[in-house]
Amino acid sequence: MRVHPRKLTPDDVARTALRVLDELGLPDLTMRRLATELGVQPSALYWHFPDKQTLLAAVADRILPLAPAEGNEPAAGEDWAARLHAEADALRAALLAHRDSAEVVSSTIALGLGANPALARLRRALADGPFDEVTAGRAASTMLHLVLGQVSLEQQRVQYERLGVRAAQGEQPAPARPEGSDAEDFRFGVAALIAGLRTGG
Amino acid sequence: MRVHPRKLTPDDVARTALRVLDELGLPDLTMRRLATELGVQPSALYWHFPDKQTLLAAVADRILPLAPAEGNEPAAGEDWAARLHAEADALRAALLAHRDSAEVVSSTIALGLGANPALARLRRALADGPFDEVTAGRAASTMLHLVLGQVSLEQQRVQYERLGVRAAQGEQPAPARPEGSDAEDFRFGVAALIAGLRTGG
DNA sequence: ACCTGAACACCGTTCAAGT
DNA sequence: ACCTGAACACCGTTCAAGT
Repeated sequence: MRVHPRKLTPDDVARTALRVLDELGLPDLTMRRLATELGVQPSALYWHFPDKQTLLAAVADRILPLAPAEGNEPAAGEDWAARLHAEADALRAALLAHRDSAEVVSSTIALGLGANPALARLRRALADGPFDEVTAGRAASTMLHLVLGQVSLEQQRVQYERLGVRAAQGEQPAPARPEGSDAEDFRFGVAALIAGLRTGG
Repeated sequence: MRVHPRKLTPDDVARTALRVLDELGLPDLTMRRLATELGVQPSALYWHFPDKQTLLAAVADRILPLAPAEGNEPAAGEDWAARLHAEADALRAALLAHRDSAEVVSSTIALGLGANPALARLRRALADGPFDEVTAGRAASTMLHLVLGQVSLEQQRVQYERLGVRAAQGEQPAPARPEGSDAEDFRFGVAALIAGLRTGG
């Protein structure tokens, strides 16, 4: 709810959408809610974006910027495997910074919208390796699926715990996963794929 | 639209839902549409299922049965790597048999619903390998993400082409992917992951 | 037990009209 | 150019009431 709504830019809309996403989650990120938050009528949003999916693609591009996250840049001079691992870690970190981000990014990719900077960065890391273009593309795509799937599960668990124990009847309260398991699961998958790429390269 | 709607079972509902999914796609699989198809009021569905997500979980369990698909059973006596590859192929085949299936299964998994028989089958294949339980679980989960991500992309392309070229302005008409590329992409990712698991085991 | 009828509380999107 | 006002065509879900 802006107090003095001077003028709206697409950037304002996307930025506020990302804030609403963090505060309320994807199911409550509706065009009407977003409009209210911007102090504007829902129909006003359609002057800046053709539809909701395109708006979500802009949000996805904010979640995964083209440049690596601060402190997560892969050091130059490292080999492709180390760089690829660093990029995967950076991707996970960028996703974990926002609620329901994996779902937003996945659906954007599934619809073929957005710049898909994640794929571009993974491919850049692979460019140093002994792969032809087709293979590098396949490897990047495989890694992206792995990252999105893993983070998606991770974020689902958070949301699950947010709903409370809700142990109705004989339902077990929680899988009781030890601290850091998600990070270890992630590391395992990434390492396995990279090891496989190494043998195939 | 049933003509003689004797009595409705949850099975009838799920089966019809799967048919509607194939014919109209996930966006048009609404409770109202499904009710119409069954010759019943929308509210009637809520006697058989508590909500739409649970119904979709039942649909997901129909798409991925607990037993391997006919002709895709991994031969006994093969090593774990061959079995795992066979299970991955069977999973892909089962998914490709129904429209928007990857999205249905993914969302069901993301919500922690359904029996998730896919994961169980992948774990069974890994049971023959040199992995402890935790590692086998991680490997299965990684493979599942890979399969779902790849098939999701594949199904998106089909739907894309279904919408026609729609080359408005300077949009490229189609990525012009050669026949069988999707299968090769899939094979590459699966083989790479298995190779990595082999080195790590 | 199984389903109808009718409502509740929403959605995304369009479009003439205002400024 | 940018936004309002009002509508259109839907959703999922609930719940009293019927049989």
